Amino acid sequence: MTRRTYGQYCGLARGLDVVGERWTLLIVRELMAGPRRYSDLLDALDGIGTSLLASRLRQLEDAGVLFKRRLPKPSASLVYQLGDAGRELARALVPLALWGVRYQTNEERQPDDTYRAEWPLVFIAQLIDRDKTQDLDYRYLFCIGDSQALMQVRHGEINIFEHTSDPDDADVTIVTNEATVVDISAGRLTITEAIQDGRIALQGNDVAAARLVDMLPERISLGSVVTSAISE
Amino acid sequence: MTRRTYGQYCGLARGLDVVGERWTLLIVRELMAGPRRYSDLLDALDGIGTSLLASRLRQLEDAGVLFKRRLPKPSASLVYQLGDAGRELARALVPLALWGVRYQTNEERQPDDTYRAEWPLVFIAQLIDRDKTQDLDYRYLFCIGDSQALMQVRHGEINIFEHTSDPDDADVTIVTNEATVVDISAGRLTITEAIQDGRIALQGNDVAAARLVDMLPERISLGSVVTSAISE
DNA sequence: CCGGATCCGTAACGATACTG
DNA sequence: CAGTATCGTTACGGATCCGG
Repeated sequence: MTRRTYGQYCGLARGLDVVGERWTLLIVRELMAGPRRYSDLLDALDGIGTSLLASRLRQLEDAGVLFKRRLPKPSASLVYQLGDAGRELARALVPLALWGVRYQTNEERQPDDTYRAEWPLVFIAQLIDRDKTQDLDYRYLFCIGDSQALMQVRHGEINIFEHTSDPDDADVTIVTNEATVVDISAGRLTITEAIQDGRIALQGNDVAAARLVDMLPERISLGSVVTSAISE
Repeated sequence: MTRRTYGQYCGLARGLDVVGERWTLLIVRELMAGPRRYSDLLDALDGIGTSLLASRLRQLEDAGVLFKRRLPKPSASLVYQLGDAGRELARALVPLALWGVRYQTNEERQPDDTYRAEWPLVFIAQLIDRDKTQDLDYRYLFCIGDSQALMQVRHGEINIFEHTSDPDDADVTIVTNEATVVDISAGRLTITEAIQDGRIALQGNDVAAARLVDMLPERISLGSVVTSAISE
């Protein structure tokens, strides 16, 4: 009857009571890209049951992680959006996602694994220096293997869209592949190196492209993201 | 029969495939304090089934998060210990644990919730500046409410023990309560303020006590732990 | 006593069907 | 589009048992 909890007065245990069940953190990951509808989530999270998604969304709303909102007039659709607690959780998830990158080797990649360019992008977007994006308004189209996603950087706000409808009004197109993104996320490769090696190709507005490289950290790694690193 | 995975080529999803199941991260938390025996874990993780613990330990060993080791002669007991991947995971868990602290309010604390001084200490220990502990060899006894734990800081290595057997050979005794630790972990209170307000009492070697305050961050908060904070 | 394995009832999840 | 209802399957929890 009652929800299963660990019954421990501990920050980690309490956090896991809230977001530790199956699918919950992946729902949060989806919302890190921006507000999403119920059917968007159902589509992105292949294998989740529709009733389980509804149940998880209710739990997350009760916990104050997200809230439900109706979009302004023309669309008027119902979307789920991260609140303050949800955005803080998003930041806390970056180290965990970077840790998990170690298990993203090509060998253990199953042939039927799904891939979306939005997935690495939402974590990389968390690493963008917001101070450098206050005066910007650019749209970056990322083509990672077969998947595309559009990252819109506007006045310090970042949204990521699945690239479907809109025409090619992106300022810069970034063409690369999954393995390169994994190598960069694992800290084995810098963005500059990847560009020099031709593993990333940039096309379009040169100024916008330069700003993109500038707003991202030179090298990504767990050690650089979480402070107070253990020396040894 | 095959293990349930998300089937997504994403760092977070892959990470959760490895450590996302029930109890797994709490096992890792226990090992953050130092090597532990099977029965120690069973005792600390109230409610876990004995077969589930064995299964989780096998999964974590297969994933390279921990390894099994037999202690040197006199004791000769079998212990589980974090490996490199496990220690990196430990660092990645700190932000998540600090996020979860927001749900540690006194109102929602159930009367039968268990508490162990080791739980907050393992995360706080991760925030200790290792550069400042290289030349140290001190033992700190933390009394948090009814629970005690001993933190041994030796040449940059930190181990945390349940305070049971050994006599009071601690260099410093720190007396405080659960609420104070939560307030500090949530960033609502600095350690200095807590000492001044009498919410933390320090007894023993004054030099060792001063070094303890010095090796800890002045204020703890998610924002200070994860870099590239979103400004707004 | 330590480190599990086995068994079984219950809770959680997954897939499909159905509804306002 | 945004869910609820139902039902078979898997995972978990508690107890018992077993070998070193």
